[in-house]
Amino acid sequence: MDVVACYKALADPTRYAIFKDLKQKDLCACHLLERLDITQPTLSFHMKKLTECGLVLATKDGIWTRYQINREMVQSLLSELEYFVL
Amino acid sequence: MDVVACYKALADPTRYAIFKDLKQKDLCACHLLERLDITQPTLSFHMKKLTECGLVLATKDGIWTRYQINREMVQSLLSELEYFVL
DNA sequence: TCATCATATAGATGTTTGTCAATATATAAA
DNA sequence: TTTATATATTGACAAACATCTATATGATGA
Repeated sequence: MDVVACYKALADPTRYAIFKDLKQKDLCACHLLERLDITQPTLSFHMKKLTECGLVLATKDGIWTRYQINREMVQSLLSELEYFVL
Repeated sequence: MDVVACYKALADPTRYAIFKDLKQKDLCACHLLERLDITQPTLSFHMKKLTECGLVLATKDGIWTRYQINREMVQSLLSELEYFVL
């Protein structure tokens, strides 16, 4: 687990907004795109950052890709962060 | 509280190392400098990022500045992150 | 097989970031 | 008041980043 990569992934307003959207509901790229004021390649770029660090999981479902928060990875990040308040 | 600014502050290897050093013990800039392979102005730049978002507190003590983790702010960040595993 | 739809990649570009050397500021001691 | 020490600021610069347009890839359906 690359902690710094996780923080980097969350350290952008657009990606943090995506992350919050995914908290409500798993979404495919096309639905995420509807909610954001960016182009499709830009979304693809951001989703790569979010999935590569493991905070978001992508599952191909026929023609589209469903994205969901990886709660296990969030939990790992939480544990790392909790260490600092002990 | 600016969540994205907090993540940005932790999203750099040097700053994350500083943050971990501060977890062990409050330190002044000169002592932090000894542990890192960067120049003094670069450290100053990083400490600004860490203090401006509120994750680190700086207290002037005569000639030197003591830095310490702001556990309250870390707790706020934790709460924000915990939301995603609910 | 061809057309269509969803997503990814490539290449270009302006902006932000991390770094340094040089310099400024502020405090303490001589 | 000078000198020394700790930290901050400035200006320059290369690397990384976020964004776009154009194009490629891959899956579905006609």
